[in-house]
Amino acid sequence: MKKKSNGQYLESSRRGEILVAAAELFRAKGYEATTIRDITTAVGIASGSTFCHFRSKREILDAVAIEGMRHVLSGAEAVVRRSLAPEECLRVLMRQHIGFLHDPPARDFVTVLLYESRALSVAAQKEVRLLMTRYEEIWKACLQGLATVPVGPVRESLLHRLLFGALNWSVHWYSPGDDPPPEVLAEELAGLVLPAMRVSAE
Amino acid sequence: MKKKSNGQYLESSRRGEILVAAAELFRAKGYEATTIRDITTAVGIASGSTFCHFRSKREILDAVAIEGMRHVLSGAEAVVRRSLAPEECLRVLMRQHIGFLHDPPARDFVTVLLYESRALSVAAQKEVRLLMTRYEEIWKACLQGLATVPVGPVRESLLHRLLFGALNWSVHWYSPGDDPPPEVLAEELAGLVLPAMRVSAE
DNA sequence: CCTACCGATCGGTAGG
DNA sequence: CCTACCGATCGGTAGG
Repeated sequence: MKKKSNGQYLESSRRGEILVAAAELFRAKGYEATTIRDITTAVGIASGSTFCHFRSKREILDAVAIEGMRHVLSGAEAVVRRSLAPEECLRVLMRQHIGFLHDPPARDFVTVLLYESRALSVAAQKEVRLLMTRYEEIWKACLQGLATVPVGPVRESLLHRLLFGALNWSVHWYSPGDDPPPEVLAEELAGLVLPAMRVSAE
Repeated sequence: MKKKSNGQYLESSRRGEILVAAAELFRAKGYEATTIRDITTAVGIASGSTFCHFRSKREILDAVAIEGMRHVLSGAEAVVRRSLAPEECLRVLMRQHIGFLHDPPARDFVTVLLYESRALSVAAQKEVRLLMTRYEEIWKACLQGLATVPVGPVRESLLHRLLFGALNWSVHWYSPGDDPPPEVLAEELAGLVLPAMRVSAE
């Protein structure tokens, strides 16, 4: 479940309801193709009422993306606190990342964050990038711990980007019915990466 | 260079000029955020003149995406004709795929194809999917040839999707100045996949 | 291929 | 939070 930092569910406030409806629509139709009227119809209020809670349509997008990125980062930070062995850490991070992409309601926020970042305000882009860097650092540390010989900085920053890509692309093809469950997906990617790390360590 | 099937350059016809300008704008701003007037200003004609060549804005998008997918497929088919050894085949396919994503002017067409497919007409979606399947078959055959024991159908169709993701995601971060050249990118991903294939074959 | 134009719809506002 | 509304801009058309 998605929470705000104050511990209340997003759905419990009108502002939160708008965010949840907007995230779902932005994911399904795209930011530009979604109108204020689409969102307010879903929530059940008049279109003008949007601007009691947000100054502009873009401000809704900014809030959705930042909320999504905070959710992702706090999940990864919880993994770090468990102090897992590197292999287990990577598996858990991957498993969780797939969940961020596919489990509602978080997936709406995260998918919008990934695929509409171009439309964010400059300030929101900066904020998201800041949180994203912290998320990436967690992955990098995990991958460093995995190699028995140190991995060069170029190769390291390339590796986590390739992994992110492999996972993030799944939003374009993954269907929960036909495709293997998240655990299998994570295991498959782990099976690809772990042998390669062992080879590079020889 | 991008060619039409009749051998003429796209830029040599007014219709082609519109396609090239539209592809560049769709890639940079997104389909919905790009206006007919953006496109015609870039080409240097009046906005109404668009409809001498296309019935609607969507028809431009359809043409851009199909042109992009045809370019990708014909490139891969040329690789197949070279009858390379599986390892070399994979490296060449990856190297070429990165080129499709990053070398102008093809990258505009291909990126739009990847990230605006939601906005395509139903007919164009079908056409693109048909060509895409043929492209995927080429990758699958190459990957099958790579394994010394047969790879299961689930694992096989997962593997090529993970590879596509790793490559396609690069449009979100790759910068030709700062990041390693396409050859290194392809080599890095090959270094990830090839050891895993060997392990799975043991 | 251009000029001139149009109906629809958009994000956003004023006043209550 | 609603009603009533507006200026701007959009994709697309008619006629030449």
